[in-house]
Amino acid sequence: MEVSLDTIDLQILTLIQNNARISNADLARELSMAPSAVLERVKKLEQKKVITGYTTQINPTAVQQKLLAFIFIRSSESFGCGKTGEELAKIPEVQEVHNIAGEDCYLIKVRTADSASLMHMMRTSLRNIPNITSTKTTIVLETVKEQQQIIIPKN
Amino acid sequence: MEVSLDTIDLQILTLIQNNARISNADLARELSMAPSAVLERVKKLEQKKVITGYTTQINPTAVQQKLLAFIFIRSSESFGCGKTGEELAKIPEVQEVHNIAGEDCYLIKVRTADSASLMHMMRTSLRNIPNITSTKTTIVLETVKEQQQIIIPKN
DNA sequence: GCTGAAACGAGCAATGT
DNA sequence: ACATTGCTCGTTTCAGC
Repeated sequence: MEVSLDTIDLQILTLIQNNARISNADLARELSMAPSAVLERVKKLEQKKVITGYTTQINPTAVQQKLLAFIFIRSSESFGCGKTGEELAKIPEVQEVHNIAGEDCYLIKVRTADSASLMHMMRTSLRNIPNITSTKTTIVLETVKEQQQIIIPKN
Repeated sequence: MEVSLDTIDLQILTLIQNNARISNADLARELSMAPSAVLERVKKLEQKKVITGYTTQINPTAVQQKLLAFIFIRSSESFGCGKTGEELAKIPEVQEVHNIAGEDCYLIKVRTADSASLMHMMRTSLRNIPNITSTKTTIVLETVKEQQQIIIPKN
């Protein structure tokens, strides 16, 4: 779907991206517009799927999710068939599934409580997915930065 | 900092994680509590840094950020010195910086408009960081899943 | 730490330009 | 596509338990 965003839309996205709980009234004040006009734009951005959701960032260690890992996965599935990727996406511990260029087929990002639960996930969820020929796991020792904010152009 | 979360806190986190814009009144209804009590808990979760922010998920292609890449970076810095990681974290296109186990030192996640702007970032921002000895770039062809939601325990 | 009340402000839809 | 209006409902503070 084609979307065209003007300067005001981009300003809204910039503000709302860094604080999803900003009130519509505050948004309107920042933009010097009537609240109703801003609300209309936000609703349209949601409809156009420019805004895909509002998420609360939670400290993983506070909820016992202390291990982060990236796993490269090779699959013997025919090129273009995304069946393996879809199966990987169903696993709750898997936050991201990317189809990548190069020898490996998929790169996934996984968050679990500890290394034991990572092993458990690999032995159960991954084992049941056909066509997976090999995996290469990279354990994260420390995360220096982790934000999902995107660079939004000025206009 | 040590934190202890009870069942109600975990319920709040589960609800608010998937919809950061949920009203305090709706939260209270779901939990069968008074709005003021829920507000008090949310404020404390923010203070305790269990909640670290509220983010709006934006479709990257709508704002011309069509390229996603992961880059493995080797550094000659002495072990435990995080200077390189801090420098990488300053680059706006870099969404994530992880210190990883194994031969490579860092894994970063980068989002740019296209391959040309990725090359430009590498030639400018990366070049200026001392101690980087090599980089290995993995281009994402297609993203099947990308969520930051964490698994929150039941109690 | 939760409830209930009360003041204040925001949400949201209708209407007009 | 934006501004104004007005009713409704949510937010937030405070007293009391």
